[in-house]
Amino acid sequence: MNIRVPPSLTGAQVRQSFLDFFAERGHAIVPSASLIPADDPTLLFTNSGMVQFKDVFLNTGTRPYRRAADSQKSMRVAGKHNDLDDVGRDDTHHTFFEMLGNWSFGDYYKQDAIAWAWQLLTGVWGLPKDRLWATCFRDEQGIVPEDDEAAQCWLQQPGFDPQHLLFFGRKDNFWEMAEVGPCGPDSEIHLDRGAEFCNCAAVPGQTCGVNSGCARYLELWNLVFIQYNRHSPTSLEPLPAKHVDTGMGLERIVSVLQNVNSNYRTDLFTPILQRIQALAGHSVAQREANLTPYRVIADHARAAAFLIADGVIPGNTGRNYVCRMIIRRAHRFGNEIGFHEPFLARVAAAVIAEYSAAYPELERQQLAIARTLTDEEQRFQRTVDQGVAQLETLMDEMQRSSQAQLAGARAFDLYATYGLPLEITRDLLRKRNLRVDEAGFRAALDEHKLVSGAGQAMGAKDAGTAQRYAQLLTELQAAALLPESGVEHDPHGALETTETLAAMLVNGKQVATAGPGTKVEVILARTPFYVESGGQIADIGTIHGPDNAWQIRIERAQRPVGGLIVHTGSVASGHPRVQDSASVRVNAAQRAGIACNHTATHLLQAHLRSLLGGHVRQAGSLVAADRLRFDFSHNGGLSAGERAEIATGVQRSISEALPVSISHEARANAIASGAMALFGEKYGEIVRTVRIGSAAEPVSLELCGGTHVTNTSRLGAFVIVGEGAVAAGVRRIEAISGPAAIEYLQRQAALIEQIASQLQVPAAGAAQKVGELLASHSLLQREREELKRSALHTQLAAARINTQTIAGVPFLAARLQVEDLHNLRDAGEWFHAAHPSGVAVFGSVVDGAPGIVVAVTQDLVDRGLHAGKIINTVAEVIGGRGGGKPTLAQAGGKDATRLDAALASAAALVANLLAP
RNA sequence: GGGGAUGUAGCUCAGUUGGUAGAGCGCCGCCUUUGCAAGGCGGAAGUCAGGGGUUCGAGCCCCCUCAUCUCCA
Repeated sequence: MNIRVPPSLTGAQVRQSFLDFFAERGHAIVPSASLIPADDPTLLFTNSGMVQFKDVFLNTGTRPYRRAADSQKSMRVAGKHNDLDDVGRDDTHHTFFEMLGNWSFGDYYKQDAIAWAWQLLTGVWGLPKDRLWATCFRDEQGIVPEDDEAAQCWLQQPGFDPQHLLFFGRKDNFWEMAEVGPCGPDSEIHLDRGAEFCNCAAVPGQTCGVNSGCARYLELWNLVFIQYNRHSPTSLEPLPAKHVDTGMGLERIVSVLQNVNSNYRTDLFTPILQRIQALAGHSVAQREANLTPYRVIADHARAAAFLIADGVIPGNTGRNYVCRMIIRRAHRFGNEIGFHEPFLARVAAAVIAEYSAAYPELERQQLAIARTLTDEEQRFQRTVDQGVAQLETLMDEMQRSSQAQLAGARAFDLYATYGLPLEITRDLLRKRNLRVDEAGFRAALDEHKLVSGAGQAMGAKDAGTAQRYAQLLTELQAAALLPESGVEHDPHGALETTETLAAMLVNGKQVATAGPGTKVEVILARTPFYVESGGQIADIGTIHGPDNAWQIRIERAQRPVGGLIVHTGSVASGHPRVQDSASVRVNAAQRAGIACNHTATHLLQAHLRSLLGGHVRQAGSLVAADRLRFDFSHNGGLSAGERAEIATGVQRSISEALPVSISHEARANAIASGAMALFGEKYGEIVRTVRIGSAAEPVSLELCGGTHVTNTSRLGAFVIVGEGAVAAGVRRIEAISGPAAIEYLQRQAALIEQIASQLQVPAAGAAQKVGELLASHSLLQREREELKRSALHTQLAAARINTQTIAGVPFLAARLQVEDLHNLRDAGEWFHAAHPSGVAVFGSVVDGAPGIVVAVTQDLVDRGLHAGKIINTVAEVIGGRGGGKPTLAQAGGKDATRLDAALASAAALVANLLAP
């Protein structure tokens, strides 16, 4: 059957027509948020359209619009319905996908949402009305009211078949954000694609229908109606402002509209598949014969390109790890169809070409994408090579001992420790007619998961704390202690203001007053304190009462939830009281240092990019008053020359006294004019830009909410104090600027002066002088060693007069003067040089402790002597123990006064041992 | 956050139940050769990642830290 649709609607057109449709209905068209969730440390990736609006639903944030539509970049890699391992094996699973959505924030509700969905699907896109089904919520537990409202809306749609209205329970048709919080019923739209799409003919007794799991019935669109706030499993409270949150997977709707049976046969994917085919030099038949590798590579190359564009670098933790796994999996499947060199960058080029119109960040980051992919593929190749070498030795052993099966635990060890994927292990074994115990491998993997998972999952933040602050915010707003929009925040205005102490917390509990020494959290209706953000640390400062009656020293300012700012500090004197008038003062010196370092950070990034290339991107940053730390993506260390060039570049920008100007403009304009945006940072519609240099050709242009100096000349100096690696592909530069840098330079100069004066040379000659001293030092040391050795030789020569002959064997026991017991061993060797057959027992006292060495030549060892045994008997005399090889043994003891006695005892012992 | 592996000369790596730190490549010098490639002889080069402990004695055993690789979440 063919679903009749307007011909040749491309994927891009579907996306655009969705946005146009809702724009015509008064929706703000919002750009996709980053794949890195801005304010949600519990979430690895943005996995649906609602992530960027979560704060609106939680009532901790607002937007200048009440209805919006977007196409949201989303990633799902691990979860109930999606496993990385499934992606590419069928036609529907993806890692990266696009989610179309329209939103109402307390504006329109079910009536409009359902009517528009119906109009778009049937009117604009021409889907047949008799093939569409709708589901609504009916609580199987009979507790939450049935969603009659939505059901009635459906029945009113022109041409909607009342028989196609179905009810489902909590699993399918009730949406909850978490255990508590906003929730509500949802309504899904399903499409019956026709009997030929059925994939459960083989399942006995199967009745195909909506939610039956049959591919014939496709869920197209989910309309969520947020109308309750859940306080507990049993308590549900209606929300005053009801919201609409809808989601429709772009790949799926395009596959329907282009009437193909696979997402990979839509034009969202065909250009990528064709690129792979061209690179592989395959025919169409070869491509069709290798569908799984093609789908894996296409999906993963697309996902990786988007991830990298959003600033995710392959690594070994968190989202970085996911990025790596995706790249490596794609590369591995590439090997299967004949790619042996890095090739993903060229596949990604097709992704960039196809998607840049909708997602311009891809084009902006194309250098970074290509370079990151290729680097990671090369790294993977090295890892595999090392793992294969390990496997080769294992296989040799197996063949020597005629083993046909590699233990699962060994295969897992190769995987977990050396990163060699099971598939490669399996293939190499097969080439030698061997196999691997895959069940054993999986058992070991499960075991490993258990052991690893025992630790606390990364990034799991205490949700309870956020909840408590949200509660506090609501209370303070209700009591009119804080404005409706939350704490007013102006870190760019005056550093001193007068406020009223709105609330105070001690140990998380509200208090009316607090005494000296108490650690408190202070809340004001307005604050000039900069809140820790974008790497810039929070301000410090003071808050004090009228006539200095009390004083609180503030160490930090944080935003635990949107709308609330908490100043953390301790009471320095007096008894501050809630409702007291308060003078708020930000520490100006600290702020000035921060401003220097923040402007310096922007300059540093600009010069890094211009010297090293566009792939350099911020991967982390710390701006403090006394230093700055800048992490960025770059492979390989910086040469001394590069380091110097960057430092002089920044210094030049300082000398040029460039103006630093702040302006506010529409986000789209700012990005279009090339402003650097920080990844994972959330920006409003109007963004603040920091421009260094002229308006036409700025040295640096970044979106940034931080504090800066007004002119680069204020920095005075800039010094790189450290450079190193923080992770594979990420470098870190530590630097200082402003007064701290000048002070640093002066200290360095003073230090050099001091060194030069100690060396009694001019500063310029210090380095050469040190070189000379080092050379002469090592010469002296060598000479000293020589002297020691010759002194020892002399001692030994003198001692050798006392050499006895015991049972025909030369024997010498002597006390020598050495600085290190090791020298006694040298003496032993010299003795042997003079007596190719003989026994030497040398003793000495070093640092008050006696030590003995016994040396026996090999021929005497053959006759039954053993230096280790001799020495243990001898060492008893000095209260010690020892041991060693048959030819050489060493012992230490405690009683230095008995050393001579010990040496004297050796002769009798050896005589005894040599006696027949 | 947790599990595993690795860290020894400039590079790649050996190093036995704990007993005087090694090889290959590279480097320097000399020899051989018309020259090159190569060969011969000799030489320099080490905080055995760092710190602590056990021991008469630690590259090796134990604890901690750091770095790199890797897997799981």
